[in-house]
Parts: sequence; C-alpha cells; structure tokens
Amino acid sequence: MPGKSKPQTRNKERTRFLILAAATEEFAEKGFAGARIERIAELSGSNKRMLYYYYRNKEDLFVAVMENAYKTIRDAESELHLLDFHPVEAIRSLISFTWDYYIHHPEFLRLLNTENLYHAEHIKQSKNIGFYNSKLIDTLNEILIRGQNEKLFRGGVDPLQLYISIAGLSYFYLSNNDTLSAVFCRDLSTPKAKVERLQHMTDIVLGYLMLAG
Amino acid sequence: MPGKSKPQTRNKERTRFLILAAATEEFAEKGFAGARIERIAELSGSNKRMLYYYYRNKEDLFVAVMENAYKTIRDAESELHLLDFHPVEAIRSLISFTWDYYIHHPEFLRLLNTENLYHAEHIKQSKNIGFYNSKLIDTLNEILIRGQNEKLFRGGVDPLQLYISIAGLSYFYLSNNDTLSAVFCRDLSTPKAKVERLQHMTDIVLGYLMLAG
Amino acid sequence: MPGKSKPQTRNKERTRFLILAAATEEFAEKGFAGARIERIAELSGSNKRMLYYYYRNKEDLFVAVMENAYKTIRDAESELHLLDFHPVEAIRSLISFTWDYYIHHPEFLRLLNTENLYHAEHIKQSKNIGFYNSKLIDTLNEILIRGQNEKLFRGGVDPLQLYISIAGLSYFYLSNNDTLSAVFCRDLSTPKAKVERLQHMTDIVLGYLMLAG
Amino acid sequence: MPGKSKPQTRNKERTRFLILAAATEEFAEKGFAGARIERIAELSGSNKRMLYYYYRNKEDLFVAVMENAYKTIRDAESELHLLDFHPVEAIRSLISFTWDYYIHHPEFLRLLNTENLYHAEHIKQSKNIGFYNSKLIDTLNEILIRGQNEKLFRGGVDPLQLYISIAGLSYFYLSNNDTLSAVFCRDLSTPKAKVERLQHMTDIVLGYLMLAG
DNA sequence: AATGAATGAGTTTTCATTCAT
DNA sequence: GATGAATGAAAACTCATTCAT
Repeated sequence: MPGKSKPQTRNKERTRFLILAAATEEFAEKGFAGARIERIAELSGSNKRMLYYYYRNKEDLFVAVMENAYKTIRDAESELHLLDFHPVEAIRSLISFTWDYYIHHPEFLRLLNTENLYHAEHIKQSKNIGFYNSKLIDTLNEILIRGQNEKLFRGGVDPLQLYISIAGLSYFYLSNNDTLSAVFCRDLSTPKAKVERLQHMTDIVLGYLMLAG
Repeated sequence: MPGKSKPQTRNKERTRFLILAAATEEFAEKGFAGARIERIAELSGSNKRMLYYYYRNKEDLFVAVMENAYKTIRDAESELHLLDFHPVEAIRSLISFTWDYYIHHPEFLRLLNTENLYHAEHIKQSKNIGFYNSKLIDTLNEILIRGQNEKLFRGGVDPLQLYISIAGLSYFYLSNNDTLSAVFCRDLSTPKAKVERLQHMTDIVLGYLMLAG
Repeated sequence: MPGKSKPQTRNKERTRFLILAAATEEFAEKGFAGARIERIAELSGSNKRMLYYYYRNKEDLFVAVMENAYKTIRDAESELHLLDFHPVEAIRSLISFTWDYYIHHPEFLRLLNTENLYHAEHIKQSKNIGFYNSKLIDTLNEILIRGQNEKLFRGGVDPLQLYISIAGLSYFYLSNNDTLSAVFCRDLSTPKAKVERLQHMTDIVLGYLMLAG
Repeated sequence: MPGKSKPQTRNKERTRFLILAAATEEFAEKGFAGARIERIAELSGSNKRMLYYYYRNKEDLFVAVMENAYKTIRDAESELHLLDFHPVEAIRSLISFTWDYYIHHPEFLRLLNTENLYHAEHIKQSKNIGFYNSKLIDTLNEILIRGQNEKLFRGGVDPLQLYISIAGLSYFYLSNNDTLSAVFCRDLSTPKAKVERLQHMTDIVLGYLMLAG
C-alpha cells in the first residue's frame, strides 16, 4: 500500500527548488555519471519519484542544474556595474570578482568541468544561456575602448580573448588545485597562496593591458 | 576443440600496452565513472579478464593511465631543452609547446579534468609524478633569473605562478572550448581562432614579463 | 487564490462517462498491464484522483470497461431484429453485422484479446454479461429451425458452434490483421481485401448451411 | 563482491535455450507488458543479467520468442506432407493439425494474441517469418487445384482466405475459450465439446469446398 | 466534487568483478 | 596466458495509489 507516511510539504516551488539544490551539490561533487539519483533524493528531503515528476530524467535534471548555475553567476555579474568605474578599476573588479566567485562557488567550476567532459551537450540544449553571456563581453569591450581612449590600455584587444584569459587564470588554479598541489608538492589552497595568486593574476592582466607610463 | 577462436598474441608487454591505450581513450572520453570496463576490453582487442589480470581493478587502471599521461608530457617537455635558448625565446617556446601539446593531446586535458573531479585522489596514490614536475619549475626559475639578469624581465615572479598561468591560459580555452563556443555563440575551434589565441597568450605573458623599453 | 485553475465540470455522470471512454481507449490500445492510469486520466480530461473516486482501482475500472463493451454490442445486436427476416437473409445479416461491428469497433476485439490473456477473470466477475448473450443463441437457434423447416438448411447444427464460427471467421481476420499481413506479405487491410473477405465468409457459412438445390 | 556462489553451467547454447523457453512461458502467460524479467530469470534457472547478455532487452527477447514460436509451428507443418494425400484428406489433415497444434500449444495462441495487441510490431522486425509461411499457402493452393481438377472442389477459392478461415475457426474457439464459456454459460473446454468442435469445423470447410455430388 | 503533489514498492537495465575452461 | 560466460549488487526509472488542499 503505497502513499502513506511522513508529513508532506505540498509546495510545488519549494520541492522543485530543494531538488535542484540537492542535484547541484551531487552533480558538482560526483560529476554526471558518478551522481546518484537516490542520493539527490535524500539530500533534497524528497524522494526519487519526485525527481522524475518535476524533471524528466537524470539528464534533464542536469540541464536544469547547469542553467541555474549560469543564471546565478550572470545575476551576480550584473550586480557589478563595471561601467560605473574607471577602466583600470573595472578590470581589477572583474578579476577579483571572477576569482571570488569561483572560490565561493566551487560547484560552478566542477559543473563546468563535468559539462566539458560531455562536450557541452547539455548546455547546447539550453537556449537561455547564450544571450546573457554576450552582454558581459559587450561590457568588457566598452571598458577596453574607454581605457584606450584615455591612452591607458593598448589597442587591438579582443574582449572575448581577454575574458577567457581572466577566467582561465583563476579557473585553472582553483579547478586543478588538488592536482597541482599534489604534482608540485606545494599547498596552493592556503589563504596566503590565494592572496598571492590574485596579485599575480592582476599583475599579469594589467601588465599586459596597460601602456607603460 | 582445435582452431576454435582467434590466434592469441601471448605477448605480455603488448597486451598491457594495448589495454593502457584503450583505457586512456575511454577514461578521457567518458571520465572515470562514465568509463566502461567492457568497452576498454573491446577497444584493446583483448578481453575483460585481462584487465583484471594486469591491473587489479578499475581504479588501479585509472591510476596507471594518469601516471602514463604525466610521464608522456614530462618526456616531451624534457625534449624542449629550454635552457639552450635565450630567455624570451624560452618563454615563447614554453607557451607554444604547452599550447600545441594540449591541442594534440586532448585526452591529457580530459584526464586532468576527471582527476580534478576526484580531488586528485588517484594522482596522490602515485609517487613518480611529483618529482619530474618539479624539474620543470626549476628550469623555468632559471629562465626567469637569466631574463632578469639581462634586464629583460621583471623581478619577483614566482615560477610556479607563471607556469600555472601559462598552462591555465591554454587549458581553459581548449578544455572549455565546447562550452565557451556554445555560451558565447562563436566558434573557437577554427584554425584562425587558434592562431589568434596563441598570439594573445604570448602577448599577455610577455607583456607582463618584459620590462618596457 | 481565486480563479487559479480551470473551470470544473461538476457533472457526475459526464465525468464517469469520460473516464470510462478514456479507459476503453487505453485498455484496448495497450492491454490491461500496458495501460497507464495517468494516461487514462489525461485522455478523460479529468485527473487521477477521480478514477479512484468513481472506480475503486485499475482492475474494477477494467471490469466496467468490459461490461460496457459487451452491453454496447448487445444493444446493437438487439437492433437487428433477425427474426423479422427470411432465414437465409437472417444469416447474411448476422455475418455482415458481426463483420461490420468488428470493423467499426476494433476496441472490442482488442479488449476481448486482453481479456483472454487474463483467462476471462474480469468477465467472470460480472453478472450481467451472461444472460444477454444467451438470447442471441436462442435467436440463432430459431433461425436454424425455420431454415430447416423450409428445407433450406441442413439439420443438426449447434447454434453456438455456428455463432462461434461466424464470429471466429471475422475475428481472426481482423484481430490478427497486422500479424497476418506481415507474415503472408500481403496487405489484408485494404477495402478490396475486406470486401473479398466478407464474400468468402458468407460463401463458407451458407455453403455449409444450405442444402444443395 | 559479486560473482561467486552456485554451480555454473558454462554452456552457451543451453543457457540461451533455457532463457528462451522460460521467456516463452512467461510472455505467453502474462503478455508482453505483464511479463516480468525477474520471473523469466527464475524460470530459466539462470539470472537476470544473463537475459541481457544473450538478448539485448525485454523487447528483443520477445522478438526471439515470437520467431521461435513461428519456427516451431512451421517445422511441424512441414512434417505433414499434405501433397502426399488426396485433396479431401489433405484438407481434413490441415484442419485437424491446426486444431491439435493450437490445443497442444496454447502458448502459441497467447503469443499471437499478445503480438496483435502490439500491432505486430515485433514480428515486423523479423525477416525469417514471412518466407516459410508463404510456402504453406503455395501448398494449399496446389491442393485446391488438384481438388478442382478432380471435380471435387469448387473453383475460385483463395488459398489464403481459406487458410485464415481454417485457422480462425480453431483459433477463436480456443483462444476465447474462457471468455466464451463465461459469456454463454457453457463449458467449451471438455473433451466432448472439443470433439464436436473439430467435427463442426470439418463440416463447415468441406461443406463449403466440396461440390455436391 | 475536484485537483495534482507525494510516495513506496517494484521493474528494467547496467556494472564491475569472478570463475570455469 | 587467454577467454567469455556467469553473477550479485546497485543503478535509473515507473507505477498504482493516497493525501493535503
């Protein structure tokens, strides 16, 4: 006789959200293939059947997780208001924001990692992700132009290349932290190491971008 | 029952190697959890039982794959003889080598990706990996010192930070290529895009490293 | 929360009927085990809870479907007024009625099929079905007697055997149509094929029944 | 630690056969949707994993069952050597063979029933079934011609129609036996009832076929 | 009377690993 | 050394049914 026991929430949005949050955690920690539906159900406080009720299957649930992860970073980026700052400050802001965001959202890095393993097949299913990201590049382009007009920045810089570089400098250090620490026998996860990394990255990007005074 | 099945190879080293090569392909393509023992056996032209004969289990096989992947890139790097070049050329060489190696060994990037997902737990089991990598940092350090002595490079550069930056600039672009292309609606895998990326990375690193003037 | 969902029908008989119709469709198409409660709810325009409100469970719903299917064919048969016709015409009528009914009610054939798979266990639960069917055999018996009295029909014909034969000649052709067409590589569902079949069946039954002139 | 316990057979063909036999029983008894993989595994004396090892999935296993069922009846039919008999005897033989085969192979009727529910989709996947069945129709055609040449049989009889009629007369009676017995309140499964049915069917077919003499 | 979110038990399918030959 | 048939445990996914609103 199924369908008795425990207090039920009867709150569609809440249940959906709890499942998504649990799925984000599990997928980030174990990757797509390693994630377990059972464990997501437990983590969510709901049950397996509900995952299939709200999301069609494991794959669709993962797509929803990825969309949500991108939406979250996009929302955070749009709070930066980079165009309100002086070009140099704007670049510093973008670097430290990227760095801080990756540090506080390790699940984002890990989800991206997982998604790369699958040749972005899940992201390609999503229509929303593209548009918002392009806005960031537009903003960065505007910053570069302003800096150039002020004779501060060099010309001919592709904003997408620059964005990828900024992201890559943070990403590789953090995403590969365990591997790098093991391989180079040096703990790269200490607070001190992190401060040094942020400084190094800022030096690199501005050292490249700024015209010698 | 004579002549019933295919001729057997009876070649210990060859079978071991074929299994390792097949495992590298499968683990790189699908990740650790997504990889299938069955498929590795097929790819290797051998059979499942042999995997367990030569390697104890899936995990040990993965460790062997990772060790081999690192050994391969180490061997390639040691062929560079960076110290035979002028510091600027040495840096250029290291950047383009890293870039080319990643391009021609996508499986290395993907294995690294997978290993990061597992918090480097397999690499930590290996003793060989650490030593060789440290040699590279020593070499890079020597290059930086020489460049500084020639008043070409800025001082105070941590060779490990620099190495991580050089690797990260290539890695993020290539490893996330599918995702970035999807998200920014721009094909980053064309030959032209790759040439531009290499130029951009070299500009960034030398722009940062070299003293003006 | 006013006006939140669709307008409710609040019509007891209508809802019951819509559920029964939907269940007939689904059970006929998928069989008992293959039928889905969820789908019946959708098809009916109602919801799952209502199925359990009006019918106790899946099995009872199937019994109701079977009873209704038999009631429908019985009602149609009683409209035939076979006894108003000359014996030969009455037999012709019965054959073509059976044929036409099966053609226009494929769900009846499929439900019967399903019920046979379950050893008639659902029909046995119903009390109404037996009586009405017996009336048909009585009628057929009367027709046979009349034909015999007129020296048209042979004697010693069991009306039940004859009925089963008439039904079987149509049933097998139609129920197995897909299978037969596949197995004998000949499309038995064309209008022409159907006309030929009716002629053949009539020839067989009358050829057997009628005394040579 | 999987993979220990119980004595293993290590006989490919035997295991395959035992699974097929068990599947035939379960599919015939419960239909496709009602059949349980677990139960087939038990019946076969093997285990679930083996079903997927030899047959890809439930559906392919069912296709294999259907092919085997057809192959079995075909093989039996070809043993009849109908062309060695006088046309009238050949027809009698075919009728009684069909009847007896259906009686002794209720699983064949039930599988056919199930297949019809699925619109012959599994049979359509099989290539072998068509050819052998056509041979039967050729044989029947030859019998009809011979009977006609001897002025015993009427002309213009389509052998496929006749075959379908012969099969249908047996099939409907036997396949629907439970349902008919319930609906007409008469036990149609007794030995006496069966003898009468065979007589009736023979009377019908020959009554139709033979010219009055 | 109507709704649809929630659930436990079950169903098909997959997987790494082992054993007989 | 080599092979592939065999297996238990667990994975994803489904289903009839019930409960809160």
